[in-house]
Amino acid sequence: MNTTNPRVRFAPSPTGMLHVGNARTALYNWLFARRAGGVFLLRIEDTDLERSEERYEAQLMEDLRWLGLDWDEGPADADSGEKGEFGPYRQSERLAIYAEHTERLLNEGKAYPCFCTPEELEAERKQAVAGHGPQVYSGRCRTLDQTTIDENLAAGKPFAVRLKIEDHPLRFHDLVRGPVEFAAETVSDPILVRSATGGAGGMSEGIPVYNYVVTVDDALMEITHVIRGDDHISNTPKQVAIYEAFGWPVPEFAHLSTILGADRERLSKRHGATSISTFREMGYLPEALVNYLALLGWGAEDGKTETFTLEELTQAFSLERVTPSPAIFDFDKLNWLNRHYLKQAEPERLATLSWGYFSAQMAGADPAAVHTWFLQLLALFVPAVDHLDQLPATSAPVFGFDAEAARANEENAAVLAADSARTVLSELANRVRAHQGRVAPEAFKEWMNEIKAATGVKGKELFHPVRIAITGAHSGREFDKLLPLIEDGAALGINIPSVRQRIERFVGV
RNA sequence: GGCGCUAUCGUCUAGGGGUUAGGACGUGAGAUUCUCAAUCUUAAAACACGGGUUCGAUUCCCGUUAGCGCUACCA
Repeated sequence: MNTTNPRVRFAPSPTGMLHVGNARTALYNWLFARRAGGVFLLRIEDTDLERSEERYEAQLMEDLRWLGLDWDEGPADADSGEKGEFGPYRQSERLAIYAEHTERLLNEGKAYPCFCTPEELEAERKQAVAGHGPQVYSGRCRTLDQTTIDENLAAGKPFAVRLKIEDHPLRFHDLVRGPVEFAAETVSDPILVRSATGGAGGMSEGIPVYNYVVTVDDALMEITHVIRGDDHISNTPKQVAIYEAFGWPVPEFAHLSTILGADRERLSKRHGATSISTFREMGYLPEALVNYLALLGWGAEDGKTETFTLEELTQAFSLERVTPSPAIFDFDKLNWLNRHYLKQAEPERLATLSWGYFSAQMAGADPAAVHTWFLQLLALFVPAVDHLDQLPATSAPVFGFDAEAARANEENAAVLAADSARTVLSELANRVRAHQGRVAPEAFKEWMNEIKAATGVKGKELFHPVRIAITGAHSGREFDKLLPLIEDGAALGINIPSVRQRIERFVGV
């Protein structure tokens, strides 16, 4: 095995959205390759013709690119031609290769045709369960004599191709878990190629199965380290047997633990966002997601560092430090990381990423004309969100003011019921009445000082009622930044009520 | 049922035969800002259980339990 120049692959099947679990597998593969100066390749596992869809394949590549995970070899798509010397990189385009290899195995007596029907196999399985024995294929067709085989073939009986499992333990080495061993009698002779029944089996007729093609491809593509989910551990002995049948070297394996939801069950849509594209739509930054995924099952050598750029990760990553135990996906920690990267993001980048969320509020506005103001808005509100799609809700008090709702709100009502609140608001109303035109932030600040002096009310008692009269809520962003934002926005022709209009509506000047 | 994988604070993890079992998220408290948030300080919080091995196990071994995976002519 070539350890100086490792080759690893990410081999998703295009049957759905790229899930965080798979994304983490892709990341670890990529990190391992980049760290070691090796090759990272992308292979599309579309042998499940029924479920594979082209749009998923395109989405997958887009998601990978968004995360910053580029591949050295892989299939052609809209953005680039096929890369690499080991193609094709789509399994559906490699059928002839598999057929050739199946022929070889059959000729060498390492595989055999199996004429058992699904019904027969099902009956065997039921019997095994009833007898508390392992559910393995009996090997009935393994010992068929040539005459019977020829007769069956001549009669046009459909058959699957099975591999003969040798009678010795199947071992492999796992970089995350150490040596793993399976007794031969616990591994059935696996199906390599599905039978062709003449239509009854649907589109998959005669198509080789996953365990077989994955092994052929990994060997032919000279993969040195197979890094994948731990749901493949039980498949690995079958694959090891296939390597052995062909006389190919067995690669190193690294099986990554499952990502679970808060209820300790496999993470699924039920737990909230799980697909990469959803996180993107919600306004998570790719660097936050990458950082979080890296931490989910791996830790820095110092045991302390939490934030890593992709660059830093490639320096620090090693498979030896990957933990074997399953990890629960923690949205709180992801949010913390996202806030961390949001703070560091360039304002212009944030503007580009956020603009789309405000299509309702900014309807009809000229993006160029409101750009500076929009940056101002983001500077004030981005620090208050976990992810960008929360921006419209968090900044809603800027864009509109509902005096009725403000008064009706229970918490507000409690604040407004205080004598001090009434005094403060009437003082405020007096000043608005006496003042002409726009309420300048400087003037407002002066008013607040005057009211404080005149009434003796200060702190919460002073600011909460005023805040309600202007924003409809007793808490929010700092007044000295919020007021100019509202006033500038009102002057810009976006549909934003001015400070004066708000106070007038609320106090009824 | 069979086989396999896993087991340190609520969560992600560091550590490792003798440690005050470390960090981070989250949570509580305090400071601060008009408030909330943010920030800073601080507190509470863990070696699943039972047997070995050993002078000594959270650490090594075995078992139990629990969780998860595979047990397909899915990937």
